[in-house]
Amino acid sequence: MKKPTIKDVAKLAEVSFKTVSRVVNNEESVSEQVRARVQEAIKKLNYQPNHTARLMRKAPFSLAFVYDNPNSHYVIQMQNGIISQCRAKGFELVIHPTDSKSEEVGKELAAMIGSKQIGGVILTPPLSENRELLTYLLNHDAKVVRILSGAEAPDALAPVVYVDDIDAGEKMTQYLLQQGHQQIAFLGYHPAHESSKGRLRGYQLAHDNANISVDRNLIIDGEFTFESGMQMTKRLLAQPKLPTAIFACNDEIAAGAVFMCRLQGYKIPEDISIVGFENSPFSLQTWPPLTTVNQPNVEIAARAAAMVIDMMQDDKNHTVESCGFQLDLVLRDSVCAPNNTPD
Amino acid sequence: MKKPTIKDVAKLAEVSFKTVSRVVNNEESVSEQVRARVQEAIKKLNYQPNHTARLMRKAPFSLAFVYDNPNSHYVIQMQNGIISQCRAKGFELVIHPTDSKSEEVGKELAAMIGSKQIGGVILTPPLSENRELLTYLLNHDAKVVRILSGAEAPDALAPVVYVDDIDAGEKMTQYLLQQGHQQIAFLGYHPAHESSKGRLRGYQLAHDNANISVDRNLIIDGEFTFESGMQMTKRLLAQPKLPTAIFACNDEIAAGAVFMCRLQGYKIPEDISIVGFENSPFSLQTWPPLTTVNQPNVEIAARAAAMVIDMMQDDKNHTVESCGFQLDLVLRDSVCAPNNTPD
DNA sequence: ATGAAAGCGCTAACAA
DNA sequence: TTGTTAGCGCTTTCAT
Repeated sequence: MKKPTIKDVAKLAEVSFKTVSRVVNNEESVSEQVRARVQEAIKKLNYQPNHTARLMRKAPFSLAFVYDNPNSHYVIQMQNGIISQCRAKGFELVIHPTDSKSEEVGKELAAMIGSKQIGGVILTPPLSENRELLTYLLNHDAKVVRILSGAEAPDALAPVVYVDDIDAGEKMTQYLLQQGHQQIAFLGYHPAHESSKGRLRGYQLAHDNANISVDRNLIIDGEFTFESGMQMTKRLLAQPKLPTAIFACNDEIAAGAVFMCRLQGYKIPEDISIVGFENSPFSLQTWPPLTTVNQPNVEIAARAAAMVIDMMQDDKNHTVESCGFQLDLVLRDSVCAPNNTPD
Repeated sequence: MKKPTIKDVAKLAEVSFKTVSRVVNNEESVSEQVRARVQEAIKKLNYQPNHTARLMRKAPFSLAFVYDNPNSHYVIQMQNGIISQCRAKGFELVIHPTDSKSEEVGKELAAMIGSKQIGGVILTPPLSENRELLTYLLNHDAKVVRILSGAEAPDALAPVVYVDDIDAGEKMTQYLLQQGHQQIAFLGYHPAHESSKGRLRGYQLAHDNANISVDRNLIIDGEFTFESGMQMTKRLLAQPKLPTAIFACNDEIAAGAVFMCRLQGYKIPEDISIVGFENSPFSLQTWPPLTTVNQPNVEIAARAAAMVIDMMQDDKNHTVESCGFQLDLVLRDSVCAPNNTPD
């Protein structure tokens, strides 16, 4: 048997199909009697409005999550945050992993938005850092919300959800300093990774505030991976001056650092304190569990989703405000006061 | 300026809009001349067919990936596999995480399929194991492909992609046996986890084939997590008879096992060999890197996606064949021959 | 409060 | 090879 349409319902309820439409859309102007009758018919036929047909007349009902990030956990958390909003508001989520380095990203996204009637787009780093891409999308009438690392929105072109890595980096470093550490290594700086820049910036600020100079040799460049964490740590430990603490740019690096330190016979945290960043599962899959920074990705994504949906529903370009997230420390067992007297 | 429609193109190219439709759909019956003219107009206006309007007349163009699995890496890999097929064939992917234990899953999914005009559904465990859910969806005219653990398709209700955990478990155990291990612990059996059953089954088979009896105390129940891996190993090591090898049901458990063993002073693999399952990033984020079983999730998912798409495109219920995957061992450094003479 | 008519952008069926 | 006419299932006028 065929899927029932609005007309089948109308026939059964003995009203015009327009009235059924009104009931479905919760419009005021229907008498309680008729409404009840129609709803009964709907239930009886198990009628479900055809989403597609609706789309043709109304605003789009889906938004896209565009990303280029190898971190599964991050992507999943984002997805979940966005979906929570979509579900609540009846939207559909289309996911669109892409290659941020391709010349064609803009075209590709514009095509997707255009042909698939996608109402809004959420961009995460590094795509969200691409100014050119943004203006391109904006010129193609896309509603865009960016998730970005920073202490504030970089521009007013489109709303952004910014995550304050600087402040978080500062807080974490301050915490380490307060514990008595003076030789704090920084692992995982990467010029192409905005958030690593922010975290390093905070690291510097904390040192400045405490009037402690930073030893450049303690800042090691690398990737956001366990592997890289191990290697950076190896390099670090080979240097003459050992750090008493390590600030890793994310939990994977930190896990690698823990590993390498233990491999070389150092006790964590007695010999070296280690902290991560992100509060990902990795921070708990090592011993001792890592002190880290909580990055509420689900919330952040939900916020961004709520914003795009807002923009989509509002016809007028009633501007949606950018908003920011401050991050909190999660204190666990990978930090203690330094044992060694500084040499 | 408004989005151009098929009519705008028609006007510009000075043909009927039906002709434009023909060109867009690559139909034969259009002269080269006209076709060229139309294509030019399309380019000029940057016309993009309205996906929504098309959907109303043609078959649905999206499929849903339905899952209930906390393993980010697994989900992402699945997603990527499915997307690769979607992209290639112009389909849209809607992701739908859900609660497999809810009474309403069936209804929820049926509603999604019905109202959102979704053409096909890919189900992963444990949802794919729910026979009731399957028949419910089938009764609601959904095209379904299941991904399942097993040596063959359990039924012919709908095609399945089965992953042979039994065979893989057997191969891995056989490998351990060949290395000289006789006391092999099995970590992470869970009655609700079909694949753990299969792996244990393979473990048994290998022992049977080698005429070695399994010590029941070496089989420890638990979850597929690092945490649980640590705890199971703790329990295991507290027993009088120590194993010379550990077969962990997945890489996270194995990583936890490695950790706990080292914590208690055992060397890996010299004192205890440890193997995992899945070839996830976890298998490389431990030292030594884990010998494991490669589970080609991306491929598996792509296969499933290709199958649903096939079913969606074929009007006739030309039956799509189920298909299976055999898994291969990945030999790394967490295994060696046992040092200790058996006591 | 209800309904009839028009039409969203497209494709299918049927001409010409 | 091309164009015309319906009509998908719904919402939006505009009547009544």
